[in-house]
Amino acid sequence: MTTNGEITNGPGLRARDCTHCPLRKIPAFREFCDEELDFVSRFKRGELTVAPGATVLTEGSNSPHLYTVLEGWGFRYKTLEDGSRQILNYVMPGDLVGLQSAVMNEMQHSVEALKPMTLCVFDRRELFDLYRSHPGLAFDVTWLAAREEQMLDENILSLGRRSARQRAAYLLCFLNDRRLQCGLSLGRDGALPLTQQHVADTLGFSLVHTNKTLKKLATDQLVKWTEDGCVILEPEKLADLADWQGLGDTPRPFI
Amino acid sequence: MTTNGEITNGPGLRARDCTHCPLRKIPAFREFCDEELDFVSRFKRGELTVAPGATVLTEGSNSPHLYTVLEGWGFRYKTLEDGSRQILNYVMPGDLVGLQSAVMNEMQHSVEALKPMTLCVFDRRELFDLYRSHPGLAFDVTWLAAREEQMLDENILSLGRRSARQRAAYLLCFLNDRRLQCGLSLGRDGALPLTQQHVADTLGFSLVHTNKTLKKLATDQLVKWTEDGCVILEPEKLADLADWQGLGDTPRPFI
DNA sequence: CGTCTTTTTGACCATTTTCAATCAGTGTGG
DNA sequence: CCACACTGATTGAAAATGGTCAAAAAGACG
Repeated sequence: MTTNGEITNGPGLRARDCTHCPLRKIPAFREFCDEELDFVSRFKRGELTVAPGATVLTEGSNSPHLYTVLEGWGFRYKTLEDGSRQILNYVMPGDLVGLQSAVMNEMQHSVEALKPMTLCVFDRRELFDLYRSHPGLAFDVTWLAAREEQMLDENILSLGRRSARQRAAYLLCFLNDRRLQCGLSLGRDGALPLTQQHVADTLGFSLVHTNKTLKKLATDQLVKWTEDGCVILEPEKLADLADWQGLGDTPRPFI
Repeated sequence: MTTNGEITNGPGLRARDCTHCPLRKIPAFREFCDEELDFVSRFKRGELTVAPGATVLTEGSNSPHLYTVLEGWGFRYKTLEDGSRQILNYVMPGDLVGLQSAVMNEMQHSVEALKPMTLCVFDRRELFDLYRSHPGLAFDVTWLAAREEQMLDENILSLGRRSARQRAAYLLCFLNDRRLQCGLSLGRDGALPLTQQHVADTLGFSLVHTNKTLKKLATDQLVKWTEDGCVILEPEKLADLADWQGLGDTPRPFI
């Protein structure tokens, strides 16, 4: 459950070249100029692969690395003394992981993989070089931080003001929209590979109450629960139910 | 209630020179080098003063400005279709306001003043110049964004996993610590000038339940409610109750 | 076939909301 | 000075929402 992944950068397991980065093909992401691409390639130290359920980063640690998600997905969470876990947000391809520890001193949350993840590894000590030599990329890092802030704001609105049904609806179509945007491959039927425990830990509800809420959404044919996780049947109706506007469609940067 | 403030930059109402910025005297803030100070001085367009209850920025708007809080305090919030309001976080001296609209396209939340506020006004179109010419300051902007993210994470943990009593305790000592750190002047007895409605809108509770929760904290001599707002009597006991570690003490940047 | 994880259900209890007043303090106009 | 309106704090009672406990069902897997 808590085994860390492995950084591959040997001659045999050569990390992918940024020129052929699969994210560059996805329309939602903005293009690099050649020079930037070149810099990021040199900035990249290797790749980290993490198995489902394994920890990418731990609260309280002081990682020397900064990551970008290349494949797979995971979640950020915090735990309270009594052991209860709160999921803060999910991370998907193109998202930065570990910016807090890179900019400030230490991680205040943990990150765990939901599906097999591949992350590009950067050395956090070189982040300042990036700021010095590539203001455009530095701006992009800030852009990503501002976007994360926006998502957290929306999550707080949800936790504070939406009913159980609305909250679940919001979460599911939010995740669905995000995974569509970043071209994330999912389970067989396009299911979000979550357990109801994950949903409960995100929404701030007990597992039992979460189950009853999801069951109602399933009875109303808005979602379906399969072995692979949650299948979204009616994204528009869910968005409507939750009073949610959807993600913006401005092309987003990534590093 | 929704009247905007006024930007003062005439010869009579000359905006303060950054050299004499009162924030520079506060130990929690990091020092500028001369050249940075010089740049920020030129970057600054003027000052905005806002009366309590007035709106600084509105959700959905596309402000041409980016601000730093110089004096006073306010809060960021979002509203749902049904009119319910969720306070996302509070802004105090040294905090950036409007970064989202400066970096992305439009504000996804509103900002309102709690006490008379003064904000330094910057032109958001020049933010990229800052990134180009002053990587150190650019890094500081990212630092501030990461710090906001950290605060939001903690707030989400609170909303999702803390009991009413813990949540209230957390909020009050969080605000108390922040105002001490940034040297914010408060009401007569050092009261946080909040109404219970503000607390309710932050914690995600109804006003009635918030009142009952706060009343119990008052009965236990942990806080006191006065005409000026909330006086914190036992910050340590509150932090203990909420299982909260306090703010870090690394010197923080500001622009 | 047993073991494990995850979903599902029912019964009962605790928390929180809503509704409906009341109370206390402030400020205003007469 | 007092009546009046207004804002914010306080209270009680009923109703709704969500949590806890305990157990069963349903798949997944070796």
